[in-house]
Amino acid sequence: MAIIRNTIAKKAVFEIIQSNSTAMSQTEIFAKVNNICDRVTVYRILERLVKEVKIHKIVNINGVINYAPCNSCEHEQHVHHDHLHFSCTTCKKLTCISDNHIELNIPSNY
Amino acid sequence: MAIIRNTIAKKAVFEIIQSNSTAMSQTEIFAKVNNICDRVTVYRILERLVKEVKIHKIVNINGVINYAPCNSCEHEQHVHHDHLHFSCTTCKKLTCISDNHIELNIPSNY
DNA sequence: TATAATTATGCAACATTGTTGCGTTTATAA
DNA sequence: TTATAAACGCAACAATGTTGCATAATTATA
Repeated sequence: MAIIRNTIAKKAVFEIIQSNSTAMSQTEIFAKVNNICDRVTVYRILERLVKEVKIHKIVNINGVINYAPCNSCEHEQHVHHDHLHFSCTTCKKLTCISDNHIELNIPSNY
Repeated sequence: MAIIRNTIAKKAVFEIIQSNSTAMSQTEIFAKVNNICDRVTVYRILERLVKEVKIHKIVNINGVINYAPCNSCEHEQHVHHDHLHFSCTTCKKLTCISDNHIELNIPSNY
């Protein structure tokens, strides 16, 4: 039964992610916190926010891990967790795409 | 007008990628070359093979860059370059999926 | 065949990104 | 206000990828 604390740094990180239109990497986020906290702390905060389902983790086209706010979670029903993201091939920015249901032929044995 | 050389190391790397059923990371490939060449050389070979369109680069669910053979290129028509890959959520392995055409609502301004 | 040109390699050093351990600080419940 | 667990900073490390430069290998050409 872990007690969740809402520290200054955590609030700042969450604010940054939420106020940005596209998903951000740890590096970008850290650049914006303006030395409120350590580099390691940002990693740990991101980890916690993901676990608390307040943000989610997306990998963009380069393999860089990005974080985006998890809007649907405010409704207390954790749907929409697997939706699509649009990744610009030049600027690499990630944008959420309205849900589409896609049918695929998944390889057997899975 | 660069002259393309087919060195022993390059052949070995290509062989490894082609003979594997799933896409492989640089680390996995390097582990298989058995010290035929340096770690850096593998990076450079992969870079060249991608440029020569003999293999392609895919990012898997963790953000790890993987390389897979580019089968369609043998037919001299570079289609099928954007097809889907199936990424196992547990073992992270990547497998090619038969082409599916998907329609998406791409964000405006792109 | 000998030599020049250029491609490919090895090695060392560096950069970036992410992780871990541990002692200290801070937030929260009582 | 105090005890306790959560969060933090710092240092050190690990993994992955990049760059510079001298050397080796291959190909062109004289």
